[in-house]
Amino acid sequence: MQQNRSRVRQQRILDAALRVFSRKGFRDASVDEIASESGTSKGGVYFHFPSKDVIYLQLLDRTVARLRNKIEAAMAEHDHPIAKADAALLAVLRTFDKHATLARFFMVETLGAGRQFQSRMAETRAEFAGIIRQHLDAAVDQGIIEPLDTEVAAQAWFGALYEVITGWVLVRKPERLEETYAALRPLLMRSVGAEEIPLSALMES
Amino acid sequence: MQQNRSRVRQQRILDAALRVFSRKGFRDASVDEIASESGTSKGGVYFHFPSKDVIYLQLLDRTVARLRNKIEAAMAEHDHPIAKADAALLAVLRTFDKHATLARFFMVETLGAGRQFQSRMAETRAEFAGIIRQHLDAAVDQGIIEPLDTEVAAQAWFGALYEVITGWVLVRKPERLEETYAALRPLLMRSVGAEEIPLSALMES
Amino acid sequence: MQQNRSRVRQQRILDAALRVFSRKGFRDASVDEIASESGTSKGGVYFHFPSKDVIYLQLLDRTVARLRNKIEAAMAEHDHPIAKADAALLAVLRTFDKHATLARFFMVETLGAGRQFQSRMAETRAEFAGIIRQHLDAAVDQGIIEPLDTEVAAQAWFGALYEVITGWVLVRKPERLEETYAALRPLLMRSVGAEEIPLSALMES
Amino acid sequence: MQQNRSRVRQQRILDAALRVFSRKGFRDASVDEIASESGTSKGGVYFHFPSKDVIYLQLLDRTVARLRNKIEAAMAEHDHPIAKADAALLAVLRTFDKHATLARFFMVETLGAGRQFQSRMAETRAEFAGIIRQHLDAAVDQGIIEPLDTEVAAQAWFGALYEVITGWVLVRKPERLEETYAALRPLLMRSVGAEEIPLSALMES
DNA sequence: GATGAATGAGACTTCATTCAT
DNA sequence: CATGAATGAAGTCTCATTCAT
Repeated sequence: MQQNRSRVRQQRILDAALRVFSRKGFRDASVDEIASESGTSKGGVYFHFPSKDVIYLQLLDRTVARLRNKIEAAMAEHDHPIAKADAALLAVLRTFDKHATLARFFMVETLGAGRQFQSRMAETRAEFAGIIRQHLDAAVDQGIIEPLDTEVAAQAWFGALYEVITGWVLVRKPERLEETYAALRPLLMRSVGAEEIPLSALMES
Repeated sequence: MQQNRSRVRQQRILDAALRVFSRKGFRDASVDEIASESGTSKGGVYFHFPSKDVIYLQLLDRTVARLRNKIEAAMAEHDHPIAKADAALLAVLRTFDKHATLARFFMVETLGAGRQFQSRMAETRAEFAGIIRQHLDAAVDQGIIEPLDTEVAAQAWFGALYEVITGWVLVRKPERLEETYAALRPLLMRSVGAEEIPLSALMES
Repeated sequence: MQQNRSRVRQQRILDAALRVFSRKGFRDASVDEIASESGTSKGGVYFHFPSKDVIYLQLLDRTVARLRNKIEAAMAEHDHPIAKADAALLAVLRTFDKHATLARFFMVETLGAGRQFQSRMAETRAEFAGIIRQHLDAAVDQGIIEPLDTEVAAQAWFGALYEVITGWVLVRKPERLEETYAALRPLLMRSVGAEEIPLSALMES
Repeated sequence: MQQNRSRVRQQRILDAALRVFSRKGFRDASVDEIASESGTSKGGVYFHFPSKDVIYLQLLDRTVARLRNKIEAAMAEHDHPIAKADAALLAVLRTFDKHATLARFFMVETLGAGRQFQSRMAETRAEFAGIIRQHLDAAVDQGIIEPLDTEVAAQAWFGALYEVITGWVLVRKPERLEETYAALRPLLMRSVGAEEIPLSALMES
């Protein structure tokens, strides 16, 4: 029970930290602000977390995990690689659509947050690119697309998506991020030579 | 003479600032460090620039201008839109290859540098995406590629390139950025349905 | 308890600040000095006060309040306007006699402390002059003195007193400020045409 | 000739300094601002004056000398002590009326300008009070007023005048400082027991 | 003589972190 | 467990003064 209460507190702090980091960026966010936004005191924050850096890191982990879960859950509902890709793309767009705070935190603030997070961020990028690559490889193995440098392709896909989302965060156009799907999908598909697959074929999977 | 001396000093400070910002990021870079790295005193820096922000902004401007010049010079040597795209891509890769410092500054540090630079950064992204888009539009007009949402396509191209470069900055793999060209080129071309143009045809332009 | 501790600290800081400001003047007093003189750290000072300006302002307020209290307490013991004036004059002289630091702070340093305090200082002067005027008006109403421009008279009284005190602060002559009373009293009284009231008459009130 | 040109430059700098000090106070006025306001460069200022303090001091001297001259010239036109006092009072009011900048500099900024000017300021006050006292003594000698503590009286006169002028500088009421004369004069006169002298008698002197 | 670049000490302020209560 | 007071290092910026040109 005690442990439970403690975990709730931690969650509250992390939630508050996400908002504050998203609003101000890592350096300009103060622990004081996180404390008051989470309804605790500065001492309280330091009771649950050893440092501001660790809060940021845990937030990053949590964000990545959630995102990965969303993506994997979405992909699990399909068998065909292309359908999986489609589902993942939509899942990502919808998640950020719903959680603009998360988008800003993850897309805009993290890269420049400080040297101490950069290797972690590189890992994260590699992880997501790795997921993409893995499925591109599968598609190649299954003969669905022609062989290609899946490493660079995965990076490019990730980058294209990243940029579209970042642009949306910064400029807030179009109103809903999901609206970019219609243009993004064929672009990505064609880029790996998978444009000819009809949607109908995917629906059956 | 005075003016010249002053301009030389300013350049020296900007050069030093680029290195320091690239090493530490905006927030973690101290004016003291910029001063000593440029062989001046803190007061000297503030004699030439009114604030740290302004140094950063001028550096951003200078970087963007240089990059745009490189790109435009490279494109000017070709007529065919695809050849132009090719040349621009190579120019970008080679520039960052030679100036890893510039790459880190521009790719990694700027986005999260602080709220005060975000609108400028959004403009910058829009500017580069705009250049790409303009040429994609031309290609569509000339019947070289099928009509498509060039806005999103341009964003995606920019993002793909951005990500590949960022990955290289963070992980330093492959050793030379230019090596990614071989995989990146067909990917981008195919994404807009321009894969069938043979290189030989372009060489003649 | 916490609140109490905090208040004690604030008092200590204000007391130290009074001494430092009195010694050095606003601009030449450093927060560092205030901190060490109050047995705290610089951060401690800034925990309790948001800025050096605010410390100064609070000190000004506190000083004005104390002075006004002394004056009003002294006047409350008498009914006759002239006796009130007498009592107030003595109260002021004695207060500054006991607290030369206060005198220096209030008389010498504040006027030129900076543009940001000037309107407040003007209010303060107006406030004290207002008290004097109010009682001069009462004296006129009661037929004790002939009608006159009480606004200018009040200002002149305040100025005369101010100058005598300032001179004492700067030159420390005579040794005790109260010694000026004997000369000041008839001067002020005569200036408003009240010289003929014998002290014996006042003592009875 | 050369010397002349130099003196003109010095005057220009002093004039500019007066304006700047009057606007900003001693500490907030920068040598740069004085330089640009006087149409010179910082180096130029330092060629003519060894330090900012010295500029201030010379300005103080110049101001005091001018004021004293005005006063003495005004008094020289009369023989009767009371008439002299009258003339001096008017001269002071009119001078500051015409030169509000001078008034602000002399009345408001100097006292708190810094420890380094305080002894000089004390001398200055003593000097003016001394002039007043000297004439009060003469008036006593000539049997025009009853004996009294002329030292305190002179201080009080000076203070009363100082305060009225300061109030005018800070609040700018009444519009013209000279308007305070009508109320100030009888007040001062009565304070030393000289109220019964009719103006007509003075006019003849 | 004059200019403006350069210096460097020092100011205020912020804030992550620690700790007594 | 929680609070809020306290610390102290670090940061940006100012400016009187000096000095090379």
